[in-house]
Amino acid sequence: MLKFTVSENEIFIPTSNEFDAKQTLECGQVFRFKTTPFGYEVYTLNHKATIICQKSGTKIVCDDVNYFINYFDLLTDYAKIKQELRKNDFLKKAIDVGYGIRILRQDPIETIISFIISQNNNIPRIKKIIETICSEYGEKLDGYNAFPTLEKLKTIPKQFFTDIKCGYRDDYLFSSIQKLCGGFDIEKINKMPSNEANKYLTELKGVGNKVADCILLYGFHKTDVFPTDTWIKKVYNDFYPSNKTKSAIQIRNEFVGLFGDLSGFAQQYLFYSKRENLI
DNA sequence: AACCAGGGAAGAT
DNA sequence: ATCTTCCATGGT
Repeated sequence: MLKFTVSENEIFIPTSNEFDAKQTLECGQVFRFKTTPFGYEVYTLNHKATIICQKSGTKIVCDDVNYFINYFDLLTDYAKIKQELRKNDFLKKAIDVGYGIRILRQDPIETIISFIISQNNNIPRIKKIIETICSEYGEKLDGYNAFPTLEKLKTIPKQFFTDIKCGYRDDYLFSSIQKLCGGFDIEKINKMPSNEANKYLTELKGVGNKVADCILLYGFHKTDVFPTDTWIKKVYNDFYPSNKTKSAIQIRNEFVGLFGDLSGFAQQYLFYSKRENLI
């Protein structure tokens, strides 16, 4: 279990193989952060945290420590999860590479919007688009802008998304926001089994199987899903060389069958280590 | 079934 | 320096 200390405006995590800021922020699950000379600035909904990486440990300076204890999932026992996953031989190396990953508990609406933008897109552009949406429509706070509330998102014209270079996702965003404002019961997702929730999420335009899995894992902390993108496909083909190319959905289901409730964690270790070219 | 939609990073030449 | 590929979904 991760050890950390808390004061009024700071969480201090002594150096540990259960937490690493870089690995956690750069494993593809989150876009609203930037690097600084000392670490990172992280923005989520209407909160901001300054991450200071030191030899002795990581400082998370913020206005609401409880919010970020939850956000960084500090109360979950990752040592236990990793121990269980290590039983799979081909996960060992990936866990050695991404040992300090945590799965962030992000806001559902922010996650839905972010991952509709993320589809068929690259990270610098995704970050820029989300930033622009926040700076134009998010509440102005101390040195940054909040992610817009759903009520505020509803007022954004489709043309705005076109203008800020969302490409053909402009219509996906506009249409999904309208649906989220009426005719879509986001609360229902917590009560649904993941497969059912995945299907339900695809009723939103621009949300397919992969994006739905991302939303479930990052926005609802449903860990029995396995977002399967091009990097995961590469990992799969490395492990199981074959002349048969399997579809993303086949690979996804195979991995979920293998890792069960720990699928989401396994996906993060594999994705990160492959992206870093260390597997 | 196959292809295109808009955009820009990243790899290839 | 310029060309090509890549990316996840929905629609034709």
